[in-house]
Amino acid sequence: DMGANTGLINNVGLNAFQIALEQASIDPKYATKKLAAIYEILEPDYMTVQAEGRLIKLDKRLMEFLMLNLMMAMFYTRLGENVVRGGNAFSSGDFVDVLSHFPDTVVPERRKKRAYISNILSKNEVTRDDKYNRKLFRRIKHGQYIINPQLSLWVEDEWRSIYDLLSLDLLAYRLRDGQSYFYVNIDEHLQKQLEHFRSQVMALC
DNA sequence: TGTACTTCGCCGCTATCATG
DNA sequence: CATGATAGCGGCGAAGTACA
Repeated sequence: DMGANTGLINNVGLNAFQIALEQASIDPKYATKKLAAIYEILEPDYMTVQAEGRLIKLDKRLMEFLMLNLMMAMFYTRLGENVVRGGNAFSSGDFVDVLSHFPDTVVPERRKKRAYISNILSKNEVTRDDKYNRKLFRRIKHGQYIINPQLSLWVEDEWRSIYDLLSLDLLAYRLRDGQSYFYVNIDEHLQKQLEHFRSQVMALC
């Protein structure tokens, strides 16, 4: 309300809108009670991305807009957990879980269904031959997606490569337990899972 | 400049097929 | 059998057109 620049990002590459989404993805109570009001204030009108040298404007009314923001918002928390527990990435189920707590005024019921979410993921997968493919996601195995490593975002007046913006090093470094942060005690096996994931992503950059 | 009508691009959505 | 992937129909609204 006082004219703060909502486009600025924190030290791990998330803007205010994405921080709100991060909180909502962790805390169902926040999602149902607080999200709607803050969403309206912080949601940008669009975001500008670049894939394969093509400029893409993602309008806020597109599901792709929300999905990309959610993927960024869930990067350190849910993606971290998924990687650590079983070497997976994002699947449609992650979105179904998180969106189920969002009020209908923010996300209409039809957009919370698995089939619809899966459709958006598949339609925007880099290798998909589709006229309106925005190349936002990359499938690493059946049903498992990450943000397209070739993607660049226009953030704070410059182009930032997505995995330069988001820190792979800090992935799963902190997970939340209720309201508080704690550092995961990562044993050797989990450390290997993380390393494998990091090198897999780096190889695609 | 207004308005009524047509065309067309852009997806939303789901039926259906595929996969593990 | 549950979940993921895909095709493509149909709706909507913006843009175009025609005429007053």
